[in-house]
Amino acid sequence: MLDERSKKVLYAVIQCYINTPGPVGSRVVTKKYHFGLSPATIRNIMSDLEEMGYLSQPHTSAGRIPTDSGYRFYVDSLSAEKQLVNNVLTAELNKKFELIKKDINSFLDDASKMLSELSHYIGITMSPNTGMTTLRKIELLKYRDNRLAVILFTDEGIIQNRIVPVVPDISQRELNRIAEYINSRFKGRSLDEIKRLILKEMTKEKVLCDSLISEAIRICRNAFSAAPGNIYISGLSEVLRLPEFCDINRIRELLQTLEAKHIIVNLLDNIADSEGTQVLIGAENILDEMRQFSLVAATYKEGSRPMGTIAIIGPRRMNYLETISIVDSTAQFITKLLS
Amino acid sequence: MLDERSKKVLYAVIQCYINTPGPVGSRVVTKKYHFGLSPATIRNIMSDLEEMGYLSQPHTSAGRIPTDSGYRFYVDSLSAEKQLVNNVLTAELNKKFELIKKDINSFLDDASKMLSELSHYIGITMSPNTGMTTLRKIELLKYRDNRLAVILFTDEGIIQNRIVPVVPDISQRELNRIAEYINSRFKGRSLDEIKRLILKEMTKEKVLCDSLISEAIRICRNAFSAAPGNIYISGLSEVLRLPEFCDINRIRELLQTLEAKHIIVNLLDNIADSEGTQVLIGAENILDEMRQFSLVAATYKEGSRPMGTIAIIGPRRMNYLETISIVDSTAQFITKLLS
DNA sequence: CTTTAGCACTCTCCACGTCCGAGTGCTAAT
DNA sequence: ATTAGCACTCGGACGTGGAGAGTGCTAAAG
Repeated sequence: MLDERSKKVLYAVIQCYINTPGPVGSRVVTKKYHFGLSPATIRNIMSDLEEMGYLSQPHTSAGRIPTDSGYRFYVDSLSAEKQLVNNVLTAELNKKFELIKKDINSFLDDASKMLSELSHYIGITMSPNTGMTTLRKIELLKYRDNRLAVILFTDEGIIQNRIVPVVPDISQRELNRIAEYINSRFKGRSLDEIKRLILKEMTKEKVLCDSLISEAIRICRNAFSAAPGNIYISGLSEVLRLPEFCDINRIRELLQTLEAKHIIVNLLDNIADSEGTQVLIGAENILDEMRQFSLVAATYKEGSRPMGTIAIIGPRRMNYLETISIVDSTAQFITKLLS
Repeated sequence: MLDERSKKVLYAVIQCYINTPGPVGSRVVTKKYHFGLSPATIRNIMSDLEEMGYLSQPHTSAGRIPTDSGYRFYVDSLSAEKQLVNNVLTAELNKKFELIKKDINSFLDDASKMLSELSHYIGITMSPNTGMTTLRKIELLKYRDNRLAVILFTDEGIIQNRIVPVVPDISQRELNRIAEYINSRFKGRSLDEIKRLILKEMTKEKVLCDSLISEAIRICRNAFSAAPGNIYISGLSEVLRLPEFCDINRIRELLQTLEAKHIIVNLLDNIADSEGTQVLIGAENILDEMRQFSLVAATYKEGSRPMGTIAIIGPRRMNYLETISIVDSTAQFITKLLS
């Protein structure tokens, strides 16, 4: 459908445009890439590419800029070269992350900074939604008179604590029994699952009226409400260097979106379902405010279960090859760390 | 030094400028505030005020804008009116924060959002540097074979967990003994203090060579390294509406500063020492990048010990009365919550 | 039939000049 | 001491015009 020569011209235009924004004309293409063709021929080809929807003209008698479909075509043809860059990056990542004894949250904070440093775009990392993590062990510790600290140990190495109100006269021994009960029944299940099971249990056993069990259920109900995953965003200042961010209103829109973190969390959660590294180019984004940007996202896993998502947001005129590689190998790197 | 009439003119100019940016001329002053004086007289007074350093002219034959000293004079004369606004705000705060069973971190996140919503500037909150918090109780729980979870309960209601590597063959019973030892010796002291004491202990008791104690010390050394306080920043998009943020480079500088959170942490930590609500106007800021902005900060306390800091960053042309009130009453509000 | 050279045309960007309005400072009158 | 009047200054808006980059078309060449 697209002959080899046209492809080469398309890629050339895209690469030119990525390097220096602003419409790219037929002359620069002939100068930078030696196809052995004259500007006139290139013009004809570019005209064809425009008809096919891969290029567009901001105004008559200006050069061409890639459309979203143009980028898409380019990105889809990239997978082959990707692996190559990946290997180089992975080596670099290993160097950067020598000291990782930290907990996962501050680790992800650093990771988002690293994403933005490497790419010069916006780096985003999300910690696993705790509802997905599996319980290894629960501990109940009396804290103040009417307060209980619930410590959840998960298989993923995440430790969480919640403070739960509790009847004042319960003893530590009773708490231990409750913890034991929970451990034996729910170990190895995800927190979300446990919460569901607990709710079922409630209706069943309330006839029993065992005050200890009912207190246990009450505690669990409070404790297993999943904490929303944290999200870390870095590189905002980085991205303001780019010429596409000369419009204040566009910046504000983006910032507004990024500040409403739950929106981003949702966005990335949806992506998390699909395999591999996802690329959303411009208008492919569901969010209106993101239409001017592209998003590259991947999930990191623990074993085979997806845990969290990392992503990079940049201009549509993004260095896709590099960015995809960075996201890809960082996700793989985190996955390896978690196992 | 400054007669009543001049003061009134100064305040009028400042208030005009706060409402609508752009140099304010003698005519608008006479129109909006009825001093019973003609523009010419106002001009003379404004000329005097300029000579005294309270006003300045961006260029000849333009109106006047306040200087940092002008704002300072204005702010210093404000304390009387402050209390009045405070009371109104406190009522509003109480309404907004009904459901605060959350842990302190997500609470501070919300608080920073609230600061920015109320002020339309940038809201910042810092969680207490954990080194300052006092130990109520420590629990050591074996987690994986060679991993130990240290749970620190503090008087301030903050629970922290650290994962510490440990010799594999230590039993839970031994851990309990170590915990008991730490509890008895260090309860009621701040984590920083404990860390210092531990270091001393090390040199003393290493002769003893009691393997249990030395293991305990090793654990503590790892566990009591204070986690840096978290910092929450909201309202970036809010502030971009303001006309002073039309310059991309200025935005970038600010974002860069805000992203380097440790810089802000340092800045606010310094302020935390002083009593009451602090106002830094423009060049009074130590940080170059903050010279274009003003900062209003206050500390919240637990009892009499300062715990953390909250702040608002806005343009120099800031509604100081309102902003100071917001910061002031929010700090008081948090203080009350913690007790 | 494909490629190329030549040419007229289009559109943006920038620099320059002009004009208008807002505001000042000064002086003289009240 | 205050005010009215007036000349002066400066920034911002507007329009114009030329330079530059790039296109599309046509006709010639391979």
